[in-house]
Amino acid sequence: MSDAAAAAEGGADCEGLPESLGCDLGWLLGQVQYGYLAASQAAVEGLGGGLRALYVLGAAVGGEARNQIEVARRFGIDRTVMVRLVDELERDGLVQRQPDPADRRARIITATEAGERLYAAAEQKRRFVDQHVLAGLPPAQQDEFLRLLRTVVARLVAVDPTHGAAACDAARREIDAHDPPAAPRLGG
Amino acid sequence: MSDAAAAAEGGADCEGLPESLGCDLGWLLGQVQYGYLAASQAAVEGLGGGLRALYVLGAAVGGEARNQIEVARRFGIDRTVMVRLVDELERDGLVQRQPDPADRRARIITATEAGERLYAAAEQKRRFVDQHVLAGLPPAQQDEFLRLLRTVVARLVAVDPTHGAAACDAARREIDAHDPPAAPRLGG
DNA sequence: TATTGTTATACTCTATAACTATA
DNA sequence: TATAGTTATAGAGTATAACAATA
Repeated sequence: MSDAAAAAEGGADCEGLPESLGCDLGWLLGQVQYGYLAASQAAVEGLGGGLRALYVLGAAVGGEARNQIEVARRFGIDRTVMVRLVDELERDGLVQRQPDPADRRARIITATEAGERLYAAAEQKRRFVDQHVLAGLPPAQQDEFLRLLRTVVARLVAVDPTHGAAACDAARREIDAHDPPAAPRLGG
Repeated sequence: MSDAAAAAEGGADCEGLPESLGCDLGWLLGQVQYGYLAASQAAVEGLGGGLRALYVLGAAVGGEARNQIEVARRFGIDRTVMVRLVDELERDGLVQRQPDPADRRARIITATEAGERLYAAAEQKRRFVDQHVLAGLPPAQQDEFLRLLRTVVARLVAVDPTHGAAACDAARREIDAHDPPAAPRLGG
């Protein structure tokens, strides 16, 4: 077992955290995620589709939304959900759908002026949400945390870009490699 | 803007990550969380309720499940969901419900022998999942990452133990403090 | 034949309300 | 009156299947 695994399991410094949870990676990740999402509500107020709508709007503002399915794949959104997301953004006057002359199946999503304004404002708010989430660390350690986080994510994305079955399989291989035949089964 | 916020927004080292996303704290957190959950499927195979069932089972094994609602609150599970979770664990022969003699409304949840075996095995698998998620970092940096993560979470939990509206309000206060009246509104 | 966008539908998960029994 | 546990029900969110238009 690595030092990190031992630390995650055992008795490191978990001040202020529930004893049996404070060193559980899954619980820690869940807490940060939950805290971030809860705080983000303040940044996406009035935006029907929540954070994901903001992602789509951002792609439109950046001129990177050449068709819906590309944007959907990028953010891990189901294509049928994407339709409703864009429907709502369009109904609220934040984006427009335009047929792509080069491929008449596709719809180019462009941001309206109102969409650009809302996006700029929401992004600014979101930076304060980031500060809120990271406020427990001094600035230098915030940078270090983000650097390590990016490295972790880069490796996860490299292993399984789609976060599909490959992530599960990779973990299963690691488990099987260390945990020979004796895996107890339900009802065994 | 803090250095960290600038780094999260701007041009730091995002090797191997989508350009406009690799420095987005929300996206990064989502990716780690998603990768962790996907990998965890291998560790909770055959456990109906997934990771949360493992949490509950762990409380039972540790003798910390004196009643259902206490366990539910601890893990942020709705009490009606908790009932079905314990139902399933009991049906699979992993835990038992026993009336508490001291408070006949409460049910003490105890792990069966099979439950203890399954828990031990699943926890061991879960440590390999942790290794899988953190594999992008050398051991020393894994420790550092976990240390920083714990600090971040400790602060979030201190601000809002229940991860309810308080997290949203705290972010909204920070936003309002920096972002005077000019918040553009939908349809404005 | 494959792909984009769309709709309708089914399914899963979660939250709400109401009830029983205890305190 | 309040709380632990339970059930039934409604709701949100998501995925599945089928379709039209285009490549």
